[in-house]
Amino acid sequence: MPELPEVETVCQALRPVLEGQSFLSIQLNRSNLRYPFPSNLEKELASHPIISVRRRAKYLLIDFKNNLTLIWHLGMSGRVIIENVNALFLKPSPHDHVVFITSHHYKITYRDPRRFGFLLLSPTQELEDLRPFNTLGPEPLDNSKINASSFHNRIKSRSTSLKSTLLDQAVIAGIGNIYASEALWQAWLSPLRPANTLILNEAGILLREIQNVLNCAIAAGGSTLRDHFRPNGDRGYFQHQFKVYNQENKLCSHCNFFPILKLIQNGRSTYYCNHCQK
DNA sequence: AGATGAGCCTGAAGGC
DNA sequence: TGCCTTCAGGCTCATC
Repeated sequence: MPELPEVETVCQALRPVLEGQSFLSIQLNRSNLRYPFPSNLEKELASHPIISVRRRAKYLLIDFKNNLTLIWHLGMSGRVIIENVNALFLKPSPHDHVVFITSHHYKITYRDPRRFGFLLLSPTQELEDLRPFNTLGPEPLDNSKINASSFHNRIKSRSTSLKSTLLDQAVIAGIGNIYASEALWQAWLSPLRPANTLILNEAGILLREIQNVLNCAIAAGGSTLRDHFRPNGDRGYFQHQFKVYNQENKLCSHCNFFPILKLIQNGRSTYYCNHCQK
């Protein structure tokens, strides 16, 4: 499910709930998700104050005062639910794999039907040396980490398609299948075009449109196709603003003449307008 | 270097 | 209604 905007939405909801607090208990309802859960998770983290909740690419990072960081990836179908223990509103599910209870009586549930997500633990200082963090590209929304020129430099040696390039987390971090198609449409660039054919100006336009589409999606609480819900139970609503994703055969809303096409690149669906995107 | 396919899983949707 | 197939927001590994 979650690309950068959805993870950011979850991060922004968790931050005020968790920062300055601690976990009273961490209940694991199975032994693993994609990977086995860290051993002694509760022992390592319970009662230790949480310093910060942040996001890197599609990863949630929770830093504890004892110099450990909980790495939390939501996989394809992961969902975080925040409830006050005195006002529970969602029915429990067989896919509620982890339940955190905080020191001020909040219940944080991690629900993930497909179980592609995972929790890992790392010393905070060593995080940057750990895969995949040691190979991740820059954050697209951090202007101190990326600009038109540096983005152009990162893609100008790539002979593969623009769509594949945007999905490569080592080139730029956090973009997934939805927002790659949407950003390329907004920039009038074909997903099939080799990345190394972009001139500086075009790379700048693409970066600007990546930032626009991600910022709009964050403001809308992300996109809810089926699995993504905000931690308070609301849906995101950016899916109503999709210009190409899931819009196969509808008329392109720019030229209003040619239909949106769908093709498979690297095993993933790509949507685009063959007339407007060059 | 890049493309492709498989694998990790469940569940929704569509075809018959 | 029910069975079957296909597909889905991510990531990693093996192979060509």
